[in-house]
Amino acid sequence: MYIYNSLSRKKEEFVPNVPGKVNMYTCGPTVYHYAHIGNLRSYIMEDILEKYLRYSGYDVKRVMNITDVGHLTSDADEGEDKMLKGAKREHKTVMEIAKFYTDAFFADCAKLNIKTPDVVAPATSCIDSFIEVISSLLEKGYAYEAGGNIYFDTSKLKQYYVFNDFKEDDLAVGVREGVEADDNKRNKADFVLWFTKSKFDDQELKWDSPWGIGYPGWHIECSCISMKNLGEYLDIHCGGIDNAFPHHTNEIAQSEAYIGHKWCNYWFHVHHLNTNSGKMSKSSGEFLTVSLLESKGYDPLVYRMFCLQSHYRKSLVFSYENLDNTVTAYNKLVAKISALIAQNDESAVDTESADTLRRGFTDALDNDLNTSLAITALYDLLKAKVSASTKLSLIKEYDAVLGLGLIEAAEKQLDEKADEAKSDDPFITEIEELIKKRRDAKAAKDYATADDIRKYLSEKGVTLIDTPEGTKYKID
RNA sequence: GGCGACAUAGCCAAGUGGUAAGGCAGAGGUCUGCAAAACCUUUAUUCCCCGGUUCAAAUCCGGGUGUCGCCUCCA
Repeated sequence: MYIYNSLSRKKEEFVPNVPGKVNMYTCGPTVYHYAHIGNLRSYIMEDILEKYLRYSGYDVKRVMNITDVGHLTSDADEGEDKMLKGAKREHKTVMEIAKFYTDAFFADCAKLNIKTPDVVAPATSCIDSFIEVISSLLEKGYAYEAGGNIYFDTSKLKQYYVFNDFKEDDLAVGVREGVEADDNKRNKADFVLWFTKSKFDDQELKWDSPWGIGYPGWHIECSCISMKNLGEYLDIHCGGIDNAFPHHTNEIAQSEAYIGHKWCNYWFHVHHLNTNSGKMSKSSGEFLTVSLLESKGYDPLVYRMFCLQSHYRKSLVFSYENLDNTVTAYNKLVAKISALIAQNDESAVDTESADTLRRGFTDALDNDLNTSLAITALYDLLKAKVSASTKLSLIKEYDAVLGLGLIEAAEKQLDEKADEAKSDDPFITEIEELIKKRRDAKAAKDYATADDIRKYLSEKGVTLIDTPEGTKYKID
């Protein structure tokens, strides 16, 4: 398998540290609000990566952190802590808020068929290990104390800027509104490992440390949680592209300074979901969540398919028009699969043809996780001249990676039809009687009555479908 | 200002040197009393622009233009 590595800016053949095993780390959510569908795009694509690695036979261990230490200010909520602001907004304690949104995050993931990582670690559960790593960095001379805070000294590294060819002088400090230069720093790029003094006085979550009561910097949690659970050699680190600098750059700096050798071999960055006006964010524009999509009648798995139709290293523009496009495509796929299941083909799977067809799917994903082509492979499979049993067997296989719930949706569709047929619901009885009446009217060439019946049912959301085996109907 | 990614039909999108996949929408057809559904056919002389390399370029090189992202706490 080839994947694009942000470290080398090239597609590289994936070779894990230990043959057959993959250690994978993902930057998890900050739990002060619902995740928006842009956040979830990253998790969907990372989920595909994980599932494809497993499909390819790797033993994967994946770890994710939960950022529940509340010291993040957002662009819009200047000078006030995001978690605190959330707590005030909802009259809850900070930890209640964190718990609530952590649960909400995994509920959204479940709806999108995103597997929960093997280890999920809240930052607040790992304070001891943060302190241990920071102490070691101080001992080794990679960190210094200034103004009550502990900073990482980026000038001590041979190469600090790993993802970009930044020059320190070019960094524009305070580009973002509400961010001011910190005079305690020796170098522009230095970052805080531990705060005891900050502009946020009403910080609720604080811990004792050798440097005073305070709280950890933003970057240390990912390094520590990863190393604690996955050791000193990491295969793949995932995250959104916006985190490449400074977050991931700083993770590498502190982790490698601490362990004294290369830490992670492959960096997998997912590009953004944009709206017509640019990057989707929590503070501007319509706040698009899974629940919002559901309330508008969209199946979350349609959004998953929407993401899969594009490549993870391309920015993707969200619009309802494009999502509607995917709704149609998804429904057609499911209808085709229902038809396959309805054939009840119990013949043996044609393994030779299956091997050939499967190659189209694996070639696509082996090439830097080309999900768009993988979907095409699914269409090719449906069109292929092989038995229904062969098709269904492969669809099941593909969907273990794609996670579109295709078989389940198709079976559900068939079950619903069967239930309707058996139902003694008066509405169903009425429909069936009208269909009989219409059939008689058609036989008598009384098309006016036949069309009136169809129109009447159509207004009630029932679509009639004439087939050689008789008239069927669909309720919206 | 610096750094990076991307630019392919009405829309989404594949393609990484050999003559433009696939999906949605549209058009035509088969079927049908008419529809719907399904199925079949069809839709880019051309890949942001200008040069260059090559027998051959959407693909490689140089120069523009545009969009998006990052530059200390947004995935």
